[in-house]
Amino acid sequence: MARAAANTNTDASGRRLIEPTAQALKSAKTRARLIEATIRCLVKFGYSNTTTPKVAEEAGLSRGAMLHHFENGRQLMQATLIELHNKRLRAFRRAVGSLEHDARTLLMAYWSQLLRPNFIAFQELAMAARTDTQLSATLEPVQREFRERWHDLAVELFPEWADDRNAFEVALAMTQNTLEGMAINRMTSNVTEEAIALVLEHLEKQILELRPSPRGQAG
Amino acid sequence: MARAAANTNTDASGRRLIEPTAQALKSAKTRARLIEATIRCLVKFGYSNTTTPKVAEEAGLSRGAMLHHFENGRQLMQATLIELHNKRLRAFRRAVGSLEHDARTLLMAYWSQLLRPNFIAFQELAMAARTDTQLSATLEPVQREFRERWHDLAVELFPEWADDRNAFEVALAMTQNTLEGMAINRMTSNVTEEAIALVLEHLEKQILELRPSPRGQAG
DNA sequence: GTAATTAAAAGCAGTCCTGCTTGTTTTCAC
DNA sequence: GTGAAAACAAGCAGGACTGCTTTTAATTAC
Repeated sequence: MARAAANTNTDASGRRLIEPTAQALKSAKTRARLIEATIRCLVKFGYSNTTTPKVAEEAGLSRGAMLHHFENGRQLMQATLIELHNKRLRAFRRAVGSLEHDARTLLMAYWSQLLRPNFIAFQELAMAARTDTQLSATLEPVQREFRERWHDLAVELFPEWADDRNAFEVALAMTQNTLEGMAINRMTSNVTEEAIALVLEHLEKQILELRPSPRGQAG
Repeated sequence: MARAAANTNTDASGRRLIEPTAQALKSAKTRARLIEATIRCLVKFGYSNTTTPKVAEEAGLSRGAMLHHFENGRQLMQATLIELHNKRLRAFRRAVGSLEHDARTLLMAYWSQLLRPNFIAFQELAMAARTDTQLSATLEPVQREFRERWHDLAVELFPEWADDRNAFEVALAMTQNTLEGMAINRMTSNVTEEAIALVLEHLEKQILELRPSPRGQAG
């Protein structure tokens, strides 16, 4: 399945040692198209109504082509989960790397990620994983890695916080749980933008208060 | 469907004016059994794997009996959603009515509700409602009413807060979003009990700080 | 150029779910 | 007690999804 997209033959002639092979490129592209189609289906129809024929149609491919790339629906979902995870990590790095390193910016960077369709798709899969051993086995390391990266990122941005470990952990946990809870509530019920703004504002204030000594970059 | 469980005949003899009719009682009992079975299925299998045959089996009834009480699977889910809502309201009243009226108690009362299986079932339905117009139409007034009751309850317990409307709204929104977010994270990923305790503790502190003048019952 | 490998399409069988319809038992009204 | 209605049981047809197998087309290697 995780086939290396390269041609490792003919090391004697040395002409095409690691050749991406037009076919391998095409294959990877089709794979990506299927995963993107799965994400769109998860957002549009929800997990329970996302079926392999729908995904194939959304991708503009035959069901046979799909089964060529993913042996079954489960593998497609697992690959989609991994891809969503990677997207999330990339988006984070991108958002944080190019901005001011204050609490407000980090908070808004996190929040803006939760407004994207990708988060909806991720949440659909996360909920499904609760009662699906296979999906759960894929989700678990993903969640763990994200938590670690999120932790590392915060340490990187606010190194002076490493001292007060307790306050640091509280700030991280509060932020993650509150923002994600609000994002989920927002997509399952009607939450006013006003209420969201109030919570974001208050959350920022709390983070600032939890910081040991805001020297220099207090929002 | 919502048949009145009473016999309003024979007002002359006056013997059985409002008789619950053994059949009506039996019917209501079977209905309740089906709804309870649905909740258990939602917890065990998740929404996408909860099917009408499974519910019927879980309830120990034939599929025909089930279709006699609920014309189709959708009606069963809608009725289950309403019932979960009522359970939640009842549990709240019960928990709050008999306890101390301080921030910690209210917080823990809310949190303990989120640990129950009923919340899992509710969340499964709420997620499904995102892409299901029918379920969404049922969920919307339910969410609205809960928000109102939760608001009223808080006003009742902390009347002095009615003055500082802004702080009040922030405290309510923070509490609801953080607790529910943590509950969902807890069921879809591995959240340590330690992290939960930290957040609960901090949340309580914040609520106390948001109160205008904590006269008497500061935790 | 030819054989082999891979991508993609399409058809097929099996399974399960849904909603309906028919049949049986119990309960209620007179 | 008798007829009507409700509760319950069970079978049936249609549809959809899943996974597999067979075919066709394209690409690569020799």
